[in-house]
Amino acid sequence: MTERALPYRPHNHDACVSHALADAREICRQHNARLTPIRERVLEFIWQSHKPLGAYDILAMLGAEGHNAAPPTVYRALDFLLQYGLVHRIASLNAFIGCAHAGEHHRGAFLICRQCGTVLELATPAVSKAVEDAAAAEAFLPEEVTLEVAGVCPRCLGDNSNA
Amino acid sequence: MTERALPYRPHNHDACVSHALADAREICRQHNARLTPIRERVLEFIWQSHKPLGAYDILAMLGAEGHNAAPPTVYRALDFLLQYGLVHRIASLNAFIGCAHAGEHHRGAFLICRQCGTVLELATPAVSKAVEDAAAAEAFLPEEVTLEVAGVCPRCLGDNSNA
DNA sequence: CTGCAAATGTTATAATGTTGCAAATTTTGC
DNA sequence: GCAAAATTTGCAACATTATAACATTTGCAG
Repeated sequence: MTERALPYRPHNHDACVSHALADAREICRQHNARLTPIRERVLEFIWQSHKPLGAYDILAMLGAEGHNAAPPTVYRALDFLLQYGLVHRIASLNAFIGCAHAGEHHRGAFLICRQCGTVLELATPAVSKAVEDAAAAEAFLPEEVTLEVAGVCPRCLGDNSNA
Repeated sequence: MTERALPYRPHNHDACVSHALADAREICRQHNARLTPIRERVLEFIWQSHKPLGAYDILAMLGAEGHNAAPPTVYRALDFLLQYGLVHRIASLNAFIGCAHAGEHHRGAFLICRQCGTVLELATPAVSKAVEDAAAAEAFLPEEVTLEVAGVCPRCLGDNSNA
């Protein structure tokens, strides 16, 4: 799984997408899971930007290219991608974003810019540790952590010409 | 704002509710905000257990006592209660829970039991600090933090007779 | 090629949340 | 007090997000 550029900085985004797709193919191969055309296309849509995409946005994008899909098609593809850790669901936005650390067995934390919509996924051992300690202090067994920080990204803080 | 018992342990829950209501009245008084009958009733419903309540659950409860309300009534009451920090929204459940630290200016973190549904709100300086540090490391300005941990609570871990 | 399992298509519907405007109520300025 | 203004509530319609149920197609193993 290759290292990628920060979404805030200008970067060759096509490379992001192709890395993500290559990683996804590899992960699915390892698990004997089928990255079918629909699933791959949905993943590609999600990776087209660093902004999360709603299920119905994806539905519309499929529709725009002639594939007249219904909601279950999209949700099933998303379920598959979630299952193999290829995308994350952002609960506070009801939207989905490509996983920047696919296959790495991590707890994602997300920095969500309210101005430009860009989401940065962090791998945060320190935060995870703090969360686990807090849970342990209550004798609580944590299974899934939802950690989403809404705020303003450095790019929008700096210049005011937000995308 | 008075200290309260842990939801996991048996406790006089009526006391929880009356404390919460008393605190709410005081907070509203301080802010010149009107805790109208509907708002107070909604808060009371939410505090009837330590399990989060959906907006439409509240709607049904209002209906059950003869108040034939429509969704906006409930959502407006919830918006009000959220605004003054009297309830929290659990994004991963689309549900609402009474704030255990009303008026304390905190970032809530929630331990959500998948078996019994009970939610414990933590005041977690260590976790908040870790989150803020992680955001700062990316030059990100955090404004709102959603931190929800799904898992199994100590009571459900211990005995298997979950409520 | 046949039969099974997985994936997709299709229709309908459930669950959650919002908009916009009218009516009622409360507050405020006089 | 009383009228104007602001806030709150009622109400109807609608928008968005997600799932259920069942039919059909596709991929694959034997």
